[in-house]
Amino acid sequence: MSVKERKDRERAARERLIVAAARELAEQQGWDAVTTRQLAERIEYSQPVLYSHFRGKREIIGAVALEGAAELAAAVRAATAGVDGPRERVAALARAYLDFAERNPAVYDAIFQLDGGLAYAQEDTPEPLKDAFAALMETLSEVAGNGIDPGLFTELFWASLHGLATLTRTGRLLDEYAEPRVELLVDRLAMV
Amino acid sequence: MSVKERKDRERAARERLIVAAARELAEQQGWDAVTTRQLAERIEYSQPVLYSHFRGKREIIGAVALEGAAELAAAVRAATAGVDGPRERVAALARAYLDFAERNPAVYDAIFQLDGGLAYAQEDTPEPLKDAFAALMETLSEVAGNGIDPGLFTELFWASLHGLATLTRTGRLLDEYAEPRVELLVDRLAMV
DNA sequence: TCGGATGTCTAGCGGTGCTAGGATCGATTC
DNA sequence: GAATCGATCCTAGCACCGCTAGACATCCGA
Repeated sequence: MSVKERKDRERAARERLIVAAARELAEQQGWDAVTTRQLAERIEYSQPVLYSHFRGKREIIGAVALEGAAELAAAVRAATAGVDGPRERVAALARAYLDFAERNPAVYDAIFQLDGGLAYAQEDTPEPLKDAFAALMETLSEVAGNGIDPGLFTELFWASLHGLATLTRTGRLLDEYAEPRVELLVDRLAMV
Repeated sequence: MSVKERKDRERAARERLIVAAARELAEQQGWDAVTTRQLAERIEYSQPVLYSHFRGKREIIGAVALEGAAELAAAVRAATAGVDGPRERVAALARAYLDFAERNPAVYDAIFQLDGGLAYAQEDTPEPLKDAFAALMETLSEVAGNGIDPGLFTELFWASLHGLATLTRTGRLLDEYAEPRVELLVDRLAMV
């Protein structure tokens, strides 16, 4: 059985290699440049190999999305962990979220813009996605306010962050307002 | 010169036909289905004709976006026109905006998600885009609050609406929270 | 050592956005 | 009214895309 185990290990390693290559290529040249041919060349295999790991390009995007969601959750938790006071925690969360989106635009797109064939807001939603939402809710439910469902509040706050992230990155908002926008968002939405 | 004028008229009519066909096809089957071949068949011309009107597919998307932005501005103004009280006006604006996004998903994407080769938040931003932002600001600047730049406030409110619109449509938010989300957004952001 | 399964590659399908070059049509001129 | 000439449009094709069938090699277990 040791042979099979070794092969499984090698397969898993190659799968990680594919996801890493897709992510790197997407961040470097955008998702349009992530073609099966480019990807195959980067991992030094032929294109059909990709299809022995994933059903198609969509699933590769989905894999990058799951990896990214886990990182986003970790980033949010790390940013809010040592912060005193609910208001400051929320502000730290907002900055960490927007910072992640800015530093990893392609990954952010994979999670929230592109079709990775993943289910959202359902029972069969993959764990990393649920956990990323949970990471937001941990800090945000403190400031939802009286009688407001924490899930509802988190959805709204998240949507605002998402709007800021996407509109900022596509150049649809003024750069100089970036920081005041976050301040205003936190001041108005969070009940401290 | 009458001949030239007639030809110009015919050209303009055909250009409108192309934009209308692109929009209709996008709403019916999504932007992926809007290929130059499909488009050419719908307008009953060959593909190269498209390129005598637009530099490429991107510019066709841009044309749909401009048309849509004008409609969005009109929809927002119409929805807020006869409403009494700033709070109710803002709520009407929010609902009108989200309603437009839901009813015209492909057009909304053309304006705010896809690359139509348009400039945003700059001097050379096309008039319809500036005007759509102006339409939002007309109602929103009333409730920006003391000492808050109306432009800044409008950007934030708009970003929140945009986040709600996009996340809702891609199934990333719970449907049953749709109305309370709007209520909460207006209650928290608008200073009445 | 050999048979067979497993894995990988080459080649190719139908599609995409876009363009070069020739044919055709129609307005203008004699 | 006929000829010319320019504008207009189409056919055909480029390089690329995601994806797959089938040949081939390679390595494992008997």
